Amino acid sequence: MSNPGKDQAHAEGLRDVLIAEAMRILETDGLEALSLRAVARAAKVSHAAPYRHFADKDALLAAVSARGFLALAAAMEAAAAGIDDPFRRRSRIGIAYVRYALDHPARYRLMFGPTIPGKRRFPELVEAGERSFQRCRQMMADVAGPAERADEALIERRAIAIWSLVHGLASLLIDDTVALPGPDDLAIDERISAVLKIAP
Amino acid sequence: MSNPGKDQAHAEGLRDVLIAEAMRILETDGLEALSLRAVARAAKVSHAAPYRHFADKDALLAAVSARGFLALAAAMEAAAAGIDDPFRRRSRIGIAYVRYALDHPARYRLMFGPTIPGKRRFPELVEAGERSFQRCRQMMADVAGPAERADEALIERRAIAIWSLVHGLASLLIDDTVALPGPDDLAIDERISAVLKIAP
DNA sequence: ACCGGACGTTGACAGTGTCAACATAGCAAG
DNA sequence: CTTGCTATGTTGACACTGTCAACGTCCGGT
Repeated sequence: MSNPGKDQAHAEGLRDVLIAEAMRILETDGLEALSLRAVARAAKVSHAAPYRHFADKDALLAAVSARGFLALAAAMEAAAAGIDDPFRRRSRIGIAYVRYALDHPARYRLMFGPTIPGKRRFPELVEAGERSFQRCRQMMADVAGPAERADEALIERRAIAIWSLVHGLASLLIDDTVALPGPDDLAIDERISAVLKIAP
Repeated sequence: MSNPGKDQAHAEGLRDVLIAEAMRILETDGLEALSLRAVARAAKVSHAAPYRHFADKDALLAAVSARGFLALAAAMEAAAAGIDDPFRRRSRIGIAYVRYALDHPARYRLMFGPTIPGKRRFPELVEAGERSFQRCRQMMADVAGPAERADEALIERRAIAIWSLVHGLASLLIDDTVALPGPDDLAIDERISAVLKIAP
């Protein structure tokens, strides 16, 4: 020991440092700036050091993506907290979802885009994604009538539909394919809501 | 002339050959195999030849993407042809849209994904995308009542909503984030329809 | 005391996007 | 016909990337 110059890298587990630096680069400079070597430089280790902790570049990206899904689930949960009416809750969650994408566009693109091929290979990522989707299913079950609630296939289809809607909107917005309509002085949440509430 | 060995490159305008080869590579080997040099090799020209016709790799990709949008608009148009009932037409168009994505996943990913940054820089691409969206607006105007039809903002929001739904579903499906529910022996179109018709 | 394994570094390799310098062919002007 | 310009294509280089093999180094268990 007695080596204080070893940076935080060795102190706090290089693996977590790499993930953290990758997320920082993602927020600051976007997806195209996120190279393995850039991450290594940011963590002040050599360019091949990440290979002791990740098999692949894809493995690192998958870890980042998984954290993104956990944060997304948390944001949805936070938006739902304290709201009793299930319809209001659904609305809040949808808005929070789109806002999350708008607030972290590069991260969201990584999570859903084609950057990581064969996402299925990474169990951590699959599980984190499943958690978000589970919250979505729950939300749709809550707004369903007591009779419908038993029909699992119906709830599943509705969950997919609402997720498609919300993900599609987020995706079109951050990839600059459409612009959010409505007067600029209106709060973003209101404008998101105006689009979402059309398909109930 | 009298030089028959010059391949089709010089004969039919290298620019179009490059775009065609790029689309072929995209269909066959996917997005990650689509490099500028691979396209040049496929067209049997040197690795820097594309720069006489495209400023950038992004410019080539934008041209490919634009063709993709035109083909998408054509597919939607074909699906609508001969259907008189506007609701049935909307349903057919939605199914055709998702099918297009499933049939050409790599192309679709390029069109909507983050691969081309700042799509707004390419007017050809913007215009081609706008044409697809225009068809979508038309479709929503057709199913609207006569009173609603005048409310442009309403139609716009509805068009965005339906596009979000359909694009979100397509996107989730081809990026392997969700699986299309329903029995396997049911035709794909039916299963797509079952999800889409939930949000009318 | 020794040794094995976990961790990190160095150096290399092929592949990529991009640019500058060079070649060439075809056409316009004199 | 000669001259020269422009459009197009080629060659060679540069920096950068993901990846791997070979090499250190240091710590914990036998």
